[in-house]
This record gives sequence, C-alpha cells and structure tokens, in this order.
Amino acid sequence: MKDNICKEKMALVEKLGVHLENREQLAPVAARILSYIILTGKSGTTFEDMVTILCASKSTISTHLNHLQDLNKIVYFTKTGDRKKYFVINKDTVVQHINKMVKDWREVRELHLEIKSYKETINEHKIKNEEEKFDLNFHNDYIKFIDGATASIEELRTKITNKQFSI
Amino acid sequence: MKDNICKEKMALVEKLGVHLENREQLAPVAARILSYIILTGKSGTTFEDMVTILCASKSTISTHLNHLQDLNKIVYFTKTGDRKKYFVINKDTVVQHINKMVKDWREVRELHLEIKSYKETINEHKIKNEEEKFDLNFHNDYIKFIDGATASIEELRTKITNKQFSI
DNA sequence: CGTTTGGTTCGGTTTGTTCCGAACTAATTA
DNA sequence: TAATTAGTTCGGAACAAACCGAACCAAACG
Repeated sequence: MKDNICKEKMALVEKLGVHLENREQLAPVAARILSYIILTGKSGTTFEDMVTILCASKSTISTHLNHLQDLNKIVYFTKTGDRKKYFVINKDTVVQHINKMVKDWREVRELHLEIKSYKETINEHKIKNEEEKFDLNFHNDYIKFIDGATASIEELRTKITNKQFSI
Repeated sequence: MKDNICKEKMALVEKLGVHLENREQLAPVAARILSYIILTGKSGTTFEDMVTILCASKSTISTHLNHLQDLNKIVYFTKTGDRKKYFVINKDTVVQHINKMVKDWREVRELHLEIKSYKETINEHKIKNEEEKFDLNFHNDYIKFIDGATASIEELRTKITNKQFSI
C-alpha cells in the first residue's frame, strides 16, 4: 500500500519534473528536486532524502539546492536539536510565476507593437503593389488577446494573494 | 534613408529572433532566418540573401531552412525562368501557434488534476495534523484560469481563420 | 563539354551543459 | 581528541548543440 503511493509519487515527480524543467529552465535534477519538494509538502524534505530518493550525488543535490534557493523557489526551516535543513517551496512561488507570465506577455505585446510600426513604415515608404503590403490586423487582434489574458491572470493573482496558500 | 530602414529591420530581426529562439525552441540562426522571413514578407527571401545578410555559412542556412520547412513554419514559391526559391512564412503559422498554446494548456490542466488527486489521497491516508495537509484551492483556481484563457485564445483562432491573413 | 548557379552533405571544432567523485570543511557527538 | 554528520567546492568526464568549411551534386548555360 505505502509502496503503491510511493510509486505514484515518484511517477508524478518525473512528470511534474519534465514540466518544470521546461517551464522554469532548470536542469533535469534541479526540476526533480523542485517537484519532489512540492509533492512532499509542508513536512519538508532533507538533503539526504533527495540524495537517496532521486539517486543523485551529493554535489549535484548541493549545487541545485543552492541554485533553487537563489531563485527564491525554495526555503528551509529547521528543528531544534537537529542539524538538517527541511526544504519546502517558497509560498509566493505561484505569485512569482504569475508575475513572470504577465511580464512575458507585456514584452510580447511591445514586440508586436514594434513590428507593426515597422511594417507600417514599409507599407508607406516602398510603393509596392497592394498585394505585397503587410497585413496588420493580426497584430491588433493578438494584442487584444494578450490584454484579455493579462487581465484574467491578474484577477487570479489577487484571488490568490487574498487567500495566501502554497501550491 | 534606405540604410536607416535596413538598420531598423536588422535590429528587429535580432529582437524577434531572440523571442522566437525561446518560444519555438530554435537554434539562434534558425530563429534569425524565421524572423528575417517574417519581416521581409510576401516578396520572399532567397537562400543567397540569407547567407549574406545573416552572415552565416551556406551549410548552416541550408540545414536550418530545411528544418523550418519540416516544421511547417515556412514555404517557398518560385518564378518562371528562375531557379531560386523564394521563402515566405506558412500562412497558418499563427493558427499552429495557437493550437500549440491550447495543447500545452490542456496538458498543464491535466497535470494539475493529477497532482490534486494525489494530494487528496495523501490528505486522506496519512492522518497528519490539519496544518500539514495540502491546500487544494489553488489548483481549482488555476484550472479555472486555464479554461478562461483557452476559451479566449480559441475565440482569437476563429477570428483569425475567418479572416485568413499572414503575420 | 566545361562552367556557373543553387544548394546539400559530411566531418570536425567550439562551446556549453550536466553530472559525478574525491577531497575538503565546519559543527556535533562519543 | 577522534569520529560522525551535513554539506560545499573543484576538476573533469561525457554528452549534446551549433556552426563552419570543403567537397560534392544536379540542373542550366555558353
């Protein structure tokens, strides 16, 4: 029974790991560490645990744990009379992630505006036949979409910051 | 004057290039090729053009051009009595991109459901103190967000497929 | 036929990433 | 003081990605 749950957990660690590896641009083991910490929850995970469970060397775990702390993705708590560190995810990770999405979208929005303005100059300057001109409607529509998506993710953010929970 | 526009174009090629490099997981030169093709528009771009303008070797351009065609990102047209290929972006690139976003979101949604269900099992099985239990509200809220975003991007897709334009 | 044009293919270099092992440190325990 | 625990640091192995040059090929031209 416990064995089954453990298998399920490790399968999820791998799956979530692959996702985080791409989404957060992390090395494979770093992503698995983060997954494992997320799926272990508030009781926390130790250095040792991860060395044995994730089958990685101490140096690898050490490096990636420090990296994840630098990125503010994880924090640790301690217990009196116990030298180990118990790692848990930073509770504002979700808000961090939302902020990143909003920032990325803002940048894409800027890029669309720049490209649109460039295409407009070309359309005016070079007197090409109508057929060869750039079509600009797409940029407007895409910007509208970005604005909508940004609004709705920002709504989610306020919802979350009011509740204050961890993943 | 023409020199200025050209500078502006190349600056945009680099900027859009960096964006596409990340968004589409392309090699640096591949992303610049795609950018250049996008910003050149319907008159098309040739192999030669790119070798000289992007300052890359023939082999690099050749490989990446073929790769971009395999990915269905670009197509070419020809002119009678002219052996060159004129590359332009595939007009359904935008729809392709939207489909990818929808697919990715669907996968993330699945993942949230799986994680939530795992956390529920743990909450039930291990009789921990209430404080240590997983909080699941976040997953519900995030799924709601994904559903909203998916709906609005699908709306954009229908808007686009009805109009039928290229970037 | 020889040459040019437009492009492909292959082998190799450079560069970067990811992980490991071994040696080390600093605090604690026996 | 010696040994253990908990972790860090450094050098390097192994692998992958990205690009280049040179040799090559096939169609068209002179």
